[in-house]
Amino acid sequence: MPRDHGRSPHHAETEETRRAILHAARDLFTKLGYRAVTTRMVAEASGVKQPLLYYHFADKEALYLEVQREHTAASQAALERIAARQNASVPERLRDVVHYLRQTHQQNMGLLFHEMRHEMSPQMQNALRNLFQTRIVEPITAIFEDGIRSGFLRSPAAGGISARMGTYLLLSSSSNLSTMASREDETSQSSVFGKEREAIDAIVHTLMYGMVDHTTVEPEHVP
Amino acid sequence: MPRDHGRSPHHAETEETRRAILHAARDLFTKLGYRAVTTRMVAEASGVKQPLLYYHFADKEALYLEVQREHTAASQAALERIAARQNASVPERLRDVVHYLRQTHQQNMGLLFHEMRHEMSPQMQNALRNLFQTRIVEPITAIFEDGIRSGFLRSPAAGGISARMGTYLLLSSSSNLSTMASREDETSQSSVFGKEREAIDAIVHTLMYGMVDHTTVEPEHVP
DNA sequence: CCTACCGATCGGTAGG
DNA sequence: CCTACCGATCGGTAGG
Repeated sequence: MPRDHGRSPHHAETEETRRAILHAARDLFTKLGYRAVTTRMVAEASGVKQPLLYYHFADKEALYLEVQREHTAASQAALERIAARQNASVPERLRDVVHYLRQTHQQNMGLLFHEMRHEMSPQMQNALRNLFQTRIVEPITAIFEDGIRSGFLRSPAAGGISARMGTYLLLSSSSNLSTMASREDETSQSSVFGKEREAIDAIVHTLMYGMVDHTTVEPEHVP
Repeated sequence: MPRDHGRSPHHAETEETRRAILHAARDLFTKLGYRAVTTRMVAEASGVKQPLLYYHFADKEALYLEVQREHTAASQAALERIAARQNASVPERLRDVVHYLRQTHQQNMGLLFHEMRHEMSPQMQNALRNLFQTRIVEPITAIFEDGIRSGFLRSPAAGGISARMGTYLLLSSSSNLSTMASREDETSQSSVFGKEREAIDAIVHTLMYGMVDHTTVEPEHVP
């Protein structure tokens, strides 16, 4: 029986196993990153023997790519729905974007980029870059572009930053959010969930309005 | 001859070798992270055989800790000097902070935190957390506190964010800067150096004044 | 400061 | 879908 790497699921059981592997792999990869996850960890978490992974997927990179394909496809659908809500304000949509990404175990951006550059084959790098760019970055960038077009956000020509840079600032800030939130107050009694919502609101609000107190000093418009 | 792990350098040559190992290790760790650097890579880059590392350092973690001790000590000195420049404005000092961290191969924050949580022993985690907190975070936080005290920045009580959260936003934003800057314009003719300065200015400016266009719409003070 | 080497673990394959 | 196993590489040690 030749290896078809899951392209033609003849048995429903075979496809079920493939789904189990993908599900376990997704949880592990998003929590631990690419390098730290071993094929044996994925096998154990999905209840199969390790060599079976190579019946369903060509190698570890192919498994990772398939995980990312499914993950980013779901994210794209959700992010485009949020971006299209023209009745909601720009900050409201951005807050929902961050909240969605957090809910769905968004990956550590710094770790993701590092591994793309240092642990993956060139083809893999390109494939992942494209997925991330078209399915995550672009839907979010559309929200910032809305804001610039409507005059709510400063245009780059008027000393503002580009919609894409806004997206990267939002993603960078929110990707280390759990680290920040856990340090934010050591004497917390409130739930982690509540703290996280507050932190998301604070990040979006800061990105929109900045930290400067306009009630005391007039903003110095440094270009 | 007992292993003293470099605590009592009897020969000048021995100490020189130790310095070479630390220098090579620092370059590799900051570029590739803890896990991806092998003891054999450090040995080759410093011109010694791999087992010699274990004469100067107890193990890989001890070597990493010593690298971080020296690295953060130098950073602390520089950051405190910048923070103390009361004649410079808050945004000017923050810009110099980011510029300094970039110059001295600042590490990828997302990668650093991930490895602290998942690749290090508990003792190591605590040691690194303390170094990072007291030598990097606190000097930068002092600048934000200056800004809040002087009324330039909104206080947390007035709907602003804490000085520490400002620090984490600054560090998160600047730590993925090279990734952002490289995507920012694909048709660039200008030098990478110039692009990076512009990106740093844009990050600090956004953190201070936000992306909202105050000349068109009055800022909606959402708490 | 080196040669020689260890046990563990990795991604992946053979063969059924 | 499994058992059995591979070559490579890892952090670390023995012994001089």
